[in-house]
Amino acid sequence: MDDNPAVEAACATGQPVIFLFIWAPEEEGEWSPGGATRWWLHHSLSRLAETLEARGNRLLIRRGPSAATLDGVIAETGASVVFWNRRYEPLAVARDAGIKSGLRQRGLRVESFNAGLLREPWEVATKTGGPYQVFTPYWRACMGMSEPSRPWVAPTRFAAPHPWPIGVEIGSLGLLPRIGWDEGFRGEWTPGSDGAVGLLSTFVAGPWRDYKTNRDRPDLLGTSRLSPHLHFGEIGPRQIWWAVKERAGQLGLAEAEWRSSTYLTEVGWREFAYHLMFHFPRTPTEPLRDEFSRFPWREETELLKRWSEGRTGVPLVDAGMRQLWRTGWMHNRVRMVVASYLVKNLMVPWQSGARWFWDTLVDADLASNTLGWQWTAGCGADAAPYFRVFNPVSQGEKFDPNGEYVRRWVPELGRLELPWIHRPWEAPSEVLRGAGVSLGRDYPEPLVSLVISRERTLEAYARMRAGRPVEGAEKPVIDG
DNA sequence: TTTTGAGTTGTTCGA
DNA sequence: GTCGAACAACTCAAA
Repeated sequence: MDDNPAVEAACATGQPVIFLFIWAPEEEGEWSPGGATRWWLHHSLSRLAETLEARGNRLLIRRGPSAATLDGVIAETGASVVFWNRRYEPLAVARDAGIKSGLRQRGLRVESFNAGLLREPWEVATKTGGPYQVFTPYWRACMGMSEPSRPWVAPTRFAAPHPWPIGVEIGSLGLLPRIGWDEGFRGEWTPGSDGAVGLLSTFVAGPWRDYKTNRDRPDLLGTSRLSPHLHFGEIGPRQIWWAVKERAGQLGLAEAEWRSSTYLTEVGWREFAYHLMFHFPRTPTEPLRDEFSRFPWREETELLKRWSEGRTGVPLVDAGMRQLWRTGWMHNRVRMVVASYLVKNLMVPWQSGARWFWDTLVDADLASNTLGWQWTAGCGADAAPYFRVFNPVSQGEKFDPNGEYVRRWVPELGRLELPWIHRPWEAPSEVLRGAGVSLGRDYPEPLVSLVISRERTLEAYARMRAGRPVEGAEKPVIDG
């Protein structure tokens, strides 16, 4: 609710304000919201409606094509001013530009605003005027610009229209899943601005100081978990910036110290993701580096299925995939591990993983999801070097040192001790028996050998870079 | 135009 | 067990 420039501008007109939400998922093309984000949206809209009612107004919900639906509301109410906060997905940019110019031609006052980013994607440019493709100079350039403005605080009353336009009920949008898949979401999340503000203040009061080390620990609560709130605009990066700044002031930290803190740098990566999506709009589906279109990906639905269901036989990977399915979220460190495993051990196209994430993450965000997957596959801007293949066993031993994360999400391994918790296939048979685990019955044998599949991928990358033709028949998938 | 320095997140191998 | 080097050039950004 706070730090919302469109609402701020609307209030400044002194006129009654109509808060309009238009549901038009077909306009998002192949990126219409997935199941988990629909769940979030339902609850986010409900909270927003409650908040507006408490402040003397309402949330008007309509469905149908955006332009025509908006025209309808304008005709019914006689509105002469239209404000919104910008979106940056390629289709949304094109649509909103069309709506803006159409309304302006008809004499309406139309403005769009930046609510979601510290910097607009087109504001940041290299000396030659082009977009950045490397994070560090990009972020340095951002930090050299003026400080983000202080967040606006919304009033406790909004002037209401008379009469009220008629809308549809939130429930009629059909956003909630038909099967009870979202049970695990409820205890985990509080969609809405209040939940976001609460998370932010808890985070800066405590975990923020140890973020640099604890952020990599999926067994701890070391991150802010604000990503879904940010995606839905329930809170914005300017609020984060100022919350960090205020906390740093309390602690007496030097300006340079908090500005370069790892947490704000992560906010910077989110900014960079939007910068890239805006300037390279094909990248949600296509590799930025086009030599990667020659890579011998395996379009194997069985491998993808086993990965999606968390049945690869690699504990850290399976734990992550099950956390995702149950809670709509996965720890960032584990996202990198499962993505690396899918792309570099199973050789399944990164786009397939991106689509599964799109459907199951409550924070599914086209810019961040695209950057993350292209980074892992090595085909994006400033991507991981091709030879960097995560080893899910060493990652587990390093970042889930007690195996608690794995045991929480893979309960059939609950009685397995270190070090076998991260590599059950190497455990002596009496250890497995003692833990009540029979590989292949209670928990899968590994889908592939980590060593062999790694070598196979490195060879494929080497061939691709050399521009050599890709062999048609590959070795069998199930090996080792 | 050319040159130069630098570049999120790792793993493996051998001393 | 620990440490440094190799992995592979390549592209970007700026001087």
